[in-house]
Amino acid sequence: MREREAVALRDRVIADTHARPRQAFAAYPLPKLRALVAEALNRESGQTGLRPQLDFTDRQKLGGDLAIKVPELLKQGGAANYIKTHVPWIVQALSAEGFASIFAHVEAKGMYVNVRLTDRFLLQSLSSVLELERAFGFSDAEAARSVVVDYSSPNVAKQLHAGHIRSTIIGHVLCNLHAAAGARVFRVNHINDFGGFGFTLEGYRRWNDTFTADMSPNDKLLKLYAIRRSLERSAAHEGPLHTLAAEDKQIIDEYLEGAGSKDELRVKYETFVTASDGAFEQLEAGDPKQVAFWQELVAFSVAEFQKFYDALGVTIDFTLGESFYFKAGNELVEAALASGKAVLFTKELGAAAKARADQLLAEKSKLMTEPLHAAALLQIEKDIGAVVIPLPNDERLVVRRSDGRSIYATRDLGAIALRRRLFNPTDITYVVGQEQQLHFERLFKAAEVLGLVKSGDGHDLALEHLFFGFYVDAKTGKKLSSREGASNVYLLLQSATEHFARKYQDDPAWTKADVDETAKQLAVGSVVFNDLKKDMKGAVEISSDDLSVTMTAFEKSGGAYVVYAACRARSILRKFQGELEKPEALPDVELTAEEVDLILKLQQIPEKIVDAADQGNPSVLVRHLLDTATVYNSYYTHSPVLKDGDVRMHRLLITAAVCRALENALRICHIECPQKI
RNA sequence: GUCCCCGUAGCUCAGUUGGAUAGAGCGUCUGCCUUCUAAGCAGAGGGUCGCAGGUUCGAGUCCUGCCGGGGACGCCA
Repeated sequence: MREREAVALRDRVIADTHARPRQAFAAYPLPKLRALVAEALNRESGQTGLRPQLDFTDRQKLGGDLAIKVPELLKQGGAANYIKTHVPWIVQALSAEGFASIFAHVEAKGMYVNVRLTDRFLLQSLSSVLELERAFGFSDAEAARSVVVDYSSPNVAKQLHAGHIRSTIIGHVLCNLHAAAGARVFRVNHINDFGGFGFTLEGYRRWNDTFTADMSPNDKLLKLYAIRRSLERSAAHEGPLHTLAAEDKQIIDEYLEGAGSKDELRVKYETFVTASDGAFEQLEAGDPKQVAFWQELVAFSVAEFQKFYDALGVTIDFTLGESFYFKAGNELVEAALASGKAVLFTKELGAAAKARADQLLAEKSKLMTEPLHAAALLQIEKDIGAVVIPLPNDERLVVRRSDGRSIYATRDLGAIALRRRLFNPTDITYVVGQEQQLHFERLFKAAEVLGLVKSGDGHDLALEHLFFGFYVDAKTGKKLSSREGASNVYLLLQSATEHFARKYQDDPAWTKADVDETAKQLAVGSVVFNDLKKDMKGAVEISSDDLSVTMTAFEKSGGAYVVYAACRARSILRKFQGELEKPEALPDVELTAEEVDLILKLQQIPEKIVDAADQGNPSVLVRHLLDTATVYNSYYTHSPVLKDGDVRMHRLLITAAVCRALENALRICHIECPQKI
């Protein structure tokens, strides 16, 4: 993608944002209630800074729906004092006339003021769900934010590995959450189409002719990568040639003809590396032949990634490779060199850094122990000759190799600068595995040093690395290797689809098209759900040899459970076929504890969406949906909805609200509800 | 060695940012399909919140130190 296209797409994304349905967050029933309570307590106490806390409680267990306390007052004089001097007037204030239509009962219990909501308030709140329809859950809470989310980010000419898959799912849903919360969202796929590419260019030139005709372009790229890694291993191998692994030996015979000894191998390998570096230099310099060739190779890989995105149904608006940013990165380095913020790390600077390390060691500083000192010296030695940005704490970030070429840090800095210019964001969030924490920590510090972002409280752009745990092998608990990762998830999607299809294919009530559609929705849904339901920092287990183990894990994960609840609600409404009445037209009846619980669960959804977006943690919403489904599944078995009686329409309205709320929220989580399951 | 993540029921995880008697799902056991889809419902059992100190009226939650599991520590990305 070129800059001009990116600008046009950006403008389209902004226009789409403005066209989105959006409900004022403060107009939802619960935020409105919180504001009312806060206002009343501040007025009563003559203060302004009180932010009363409203916690949901179990009516059957504690007698109320909400427990209210005021942390600010509680901290002032401790619990005993709070109960004696504050609780009584809080009870008074909340029992006032103005709250009569909202609170049916106000009662002090220890440090809490427990309130029970009126049935009228609860029933009326259903209209926020029913009238907003597809817009329920959406709000303007983050309207002032403009968020760039960097996710998926695969490497061209390599397999999509497990980390990219989690990044893709989590990043995509995080974008949905921010969008639902009212932010401008720019979905960016930062593909690595530059680093290590010299090998690919040179390898393709050398060995393309030796590949068989049935290999797809992408197969060839993967093969080149395999050859390169194998040669790398062989060249670094300590013993003589015949002690190499058979597959590495075979690669040498096939691709480095005449390398009969270890020394010959090293020479030939070095020649290959030098030629590769040369090819990369030409590419960086903009050599038209190399650039055209490179573009062709990148296109092969990107087409392959697209297959995976299609299978998952995920969209990423801006596919911008490192190549898009590298000029900006180089310009940044030049400017930094001119201003002195970046320096050529000379022998003299190295000696000075060593002296500081020695001094810290002599002072027995906690920051510099014996092994740390040794590592620091080694690193100083390595960095001599490169261009670095000095960071606080005697750290350095290398931004240009000693041979003058850029590295990923250069391009990542360029990316920040360019994204600022292009998107003017308030946040850039990187959804990348935890193994890159150190890199991002240093990158963000360097961005501050360069003045790309303002540091401290007045910061104008929040850079955040949102990391997640790995897919790990269910048996060993170890990180899945790159090769296993992608093929596993492909297989998993495929076998999950077959698994779900098997449940319906023999049923005459199902057409083939219905079976396929439903099976795919359930398969994608369960993979996604399994990834999202836990806090993302933990590892997700996957079984590498027995997919049925992983499949059952998905069955148990609860995705189907939530979808089932929504389907049942929809099915009941289908059967009803009549007109729903308005909540205000319903006669007064006493709501059951389950109904109260359920209605309050629905009303929390808009807040949970905002919380999940703000915390960068989709599981906040997913778990709430699981809770909601639990209550509804229990509800319709105990309270037959379509049974004739006074409460039939009440139950129908609750069912309609559940259906709508779950569908909307699940869609934000990238889970579609089939018509029936 | 240094830094980061994790440690809560047999297993997988919550625990609303320091507050009520620590909660779910799965698994186990026991019931429920002439009544809107049993991918469901009801019930039982299951706990030294890794260990040891500390702060606090109050700690699973905050601080310090240990123990165990995983990860990072490249002029790769």
